[in-house]
Amino acid sequence: MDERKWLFDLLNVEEQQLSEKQLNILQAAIEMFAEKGYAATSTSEIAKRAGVAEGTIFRHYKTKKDLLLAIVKPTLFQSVAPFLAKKFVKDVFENEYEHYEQFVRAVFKNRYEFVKTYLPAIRVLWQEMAFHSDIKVQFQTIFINHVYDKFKQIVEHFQQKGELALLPPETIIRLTITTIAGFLATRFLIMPDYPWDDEQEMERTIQFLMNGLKA
Amino acid sequence: MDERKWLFDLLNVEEQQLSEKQLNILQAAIEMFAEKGYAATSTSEIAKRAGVAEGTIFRHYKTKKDLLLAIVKPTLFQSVAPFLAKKFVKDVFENEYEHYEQFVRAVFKNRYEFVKTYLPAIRVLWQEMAFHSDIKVQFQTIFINHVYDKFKQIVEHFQQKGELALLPPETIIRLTITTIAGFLATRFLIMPDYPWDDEQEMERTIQFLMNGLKA
Amino acid sequence: MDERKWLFDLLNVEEQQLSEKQLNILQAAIEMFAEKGYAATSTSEIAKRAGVAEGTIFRHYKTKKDLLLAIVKPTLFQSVAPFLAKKFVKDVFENEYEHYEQFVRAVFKNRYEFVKTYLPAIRVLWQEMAFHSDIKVQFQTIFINHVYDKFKQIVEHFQQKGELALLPPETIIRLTITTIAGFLATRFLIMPDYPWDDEQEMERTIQFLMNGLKA
Amino acid sequence: MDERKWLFDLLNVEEQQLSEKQLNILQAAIEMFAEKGYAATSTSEIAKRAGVAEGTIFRHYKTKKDLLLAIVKPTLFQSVAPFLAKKFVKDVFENEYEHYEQFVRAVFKNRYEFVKTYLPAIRVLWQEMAFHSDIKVQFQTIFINHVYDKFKQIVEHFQQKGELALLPPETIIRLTITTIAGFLATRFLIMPDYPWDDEQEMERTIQFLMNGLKA
DNA sequence: TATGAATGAGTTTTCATTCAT
DNA sequence: CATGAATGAAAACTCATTCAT
Repeated sequence: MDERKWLFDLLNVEEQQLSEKQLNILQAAIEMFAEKGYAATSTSEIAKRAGVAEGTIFRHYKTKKDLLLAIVKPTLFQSVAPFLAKKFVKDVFENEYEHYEQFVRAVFKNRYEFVKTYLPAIRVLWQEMAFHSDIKVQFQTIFINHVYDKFKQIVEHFQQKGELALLPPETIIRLTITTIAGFLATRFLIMPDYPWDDEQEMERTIQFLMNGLKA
Repeated sequence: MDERKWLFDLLNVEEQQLSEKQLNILQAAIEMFAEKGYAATSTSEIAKRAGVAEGTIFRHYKTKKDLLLAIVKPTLFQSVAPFLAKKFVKDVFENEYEHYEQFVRAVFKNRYEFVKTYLPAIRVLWQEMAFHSDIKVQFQTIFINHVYDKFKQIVEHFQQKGELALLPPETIIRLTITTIAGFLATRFLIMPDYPWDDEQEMERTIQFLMNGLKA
Repeated sequence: MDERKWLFDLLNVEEQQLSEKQLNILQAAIEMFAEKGYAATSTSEIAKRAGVAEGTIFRHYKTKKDLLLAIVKPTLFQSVAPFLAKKFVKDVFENEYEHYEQFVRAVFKNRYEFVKTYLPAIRVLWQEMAFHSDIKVQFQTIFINHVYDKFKQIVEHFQQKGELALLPPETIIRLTITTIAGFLATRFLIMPDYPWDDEQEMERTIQFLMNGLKA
Repeated sequence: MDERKWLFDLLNVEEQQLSEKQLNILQAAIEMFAEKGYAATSTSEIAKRAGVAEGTIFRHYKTKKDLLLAIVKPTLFQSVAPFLAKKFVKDVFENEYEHYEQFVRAVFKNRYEFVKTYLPAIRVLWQEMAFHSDIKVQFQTIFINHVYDKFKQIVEHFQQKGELALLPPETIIRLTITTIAGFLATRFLIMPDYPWDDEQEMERTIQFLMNGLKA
């Protein structure tokens, strides 16, 4: 099951920890939830696509909602993964990234790969967050505790270096994320069939962002 | 039912055209679809919230999907409404808007009010577009036929005037929309409870956009 | 539906209050719960026997347990009905019943008819009381509040008249009920097929009881 | 497993004949069947409470019903055990019991201890007898073949001695059993929490019975 | 036109039983 | 012997839709 490396990476588990059937179930669920939405997907459809009996799903996940969470929680963590790394901020301060642009480039590239790799799971996370307040709350908690604070330090660091406009850090963070996420959403969700030149369009997006934010 | 003016505006109908019960049904459906999603909302719940019998819904809308479309279609049209106006491009060319910034300001303000007014219906449109390809196709068709062409003319107009960077128009359109939509999404969907100073944050957003796009 | 008078009497409702289908459901449920027990009876079986769709059951009774309670609660009240009557004790004290034997005879006859008429519903009540503590608690509450107190007054009344042994009233009550219930259980539950001469056996049972309890 | 002597006694086996796991299964099954009823208890619950794997139950008992019978059959035999003893009737006739009262006292005491010791198993027997006609038939067969005949001889013996009223022996048997069973049911099933003085109440019950039955 | 009882196909979930390890 | 993953049939329950009133 080499071509399933992405699933192990997403779930952050070793190969031995999940049986073949469990993987089939998870993959089928991710695909169908992404396509039709959680509420519109029946467990019998998932079982059929996964090639298991319906009862098998409920042996591994007590309820359908548990199955959703088994997909959504890892995806949620991976969504903000770079910021969860201990050494991340240190990298910025100790001149790993000399300019905000380098930092943005690194994040952008990293998240581009992330979205490209895990697109269906990410769709599920974003779509269902709108309907399940427990997921939304978890996301907000993680964002505030692990992303926002670090991001703010970085922004203030580059503001002091005179690289960034003296806007409130929240605004700079919002514009940065919005610009990157805007590209990724357009590229992968809204117009995935458009003949994108990813390199060039990302370059343009970064230029736009840096011009927009420079002091 | 004065406080229901928004519904008439959204649906683009006169007061007499819809009975009280129909309005109740539509409003209940918008609210519940926005909160729980179309698939997770039962017609009996809608009937209860609307204060009508279950059968009454099906007297007005042959199927549940028809009820969704009765909400989604007008919302879809209103979403791109400014660009549907005949005189819209003429306004730009005949110096109604002397600068791209004025144009952006006008669109931004207009869409801000739109989102603020029709938020639940817009949620429904965006959430369900992901699951119903027919809605997505309609949206793309309208966008390409009525928004993209006009927007492109405008962008090229201001590029020729030397106001905008010589990026591909598609890129400028994307960055403009992304920046505006990014604010509105953050403001109304992702962090509606944050203590926003809308005026100021929109001003900052416009400055960012203009700096990012200037020649 | 004349032959369904017993159901109306048991439920203590008028004919118009329950639809034909509801009656079918209740009757089918009583019969099947009595035969196979609540837990071993499926709602689909009940639906089939009642000649309705399975969904119809759940339109009238939100859960299977609700259906059980719709049977059990009225039966529980009818079980202690004589003692719930306001004038019951007065009848005894004002020489309606001159002797304890007359009182016992009246109760015995009354309960005999009751069990004979509502046997299946009574089976359900007694069988399920063992498994559903909520039902058991209700029964005990009603017994203590409405039966025990009145019964005690009556016993003490006849003890003072010198008719009854000076045992603790609880003991006399227990022996009286046990003797009557013992006959009814043997007659209707344990050996319903034995060729009983009900009149004579009840007479003997009363003689036994009076001899056993006399001062 | 000394405190499990009761189980060996009930099942009438030696310690070596049953493995630890089998005992766990039987005990768990008795407890749960008594609490929730056979039909409402799942084999997985039993396995969990017994601390064994689900499959292990089915290794020892081919079906769930077999497990029930493994509990119910020994209990059924123990229920009528005194009458199964060969020398039982002889004891009575050869003046082991000079009076019916002595006989009743012996039976009463013996069955009191029996119910006290095996209460949960007895609950299971009585509850499920109502739903499984095969169990009921077995019980009736044993009762008629082994209990009734002997009991009748004894009753007639004491009638001839002039100790007992000249009622039909069946009636005397019924009243005797009903009176004893009525006490035990009230004492252990219906009002187990009442502050019983067992000695005294049993004494009163015997006095009542003897008075009721005396010639 | 509005109602709401009735439907039956479909949903999630449970469970006794099997079987490869 | 013991295990526990897997099964599929059946359970309780839901729901969009119909139709007689």
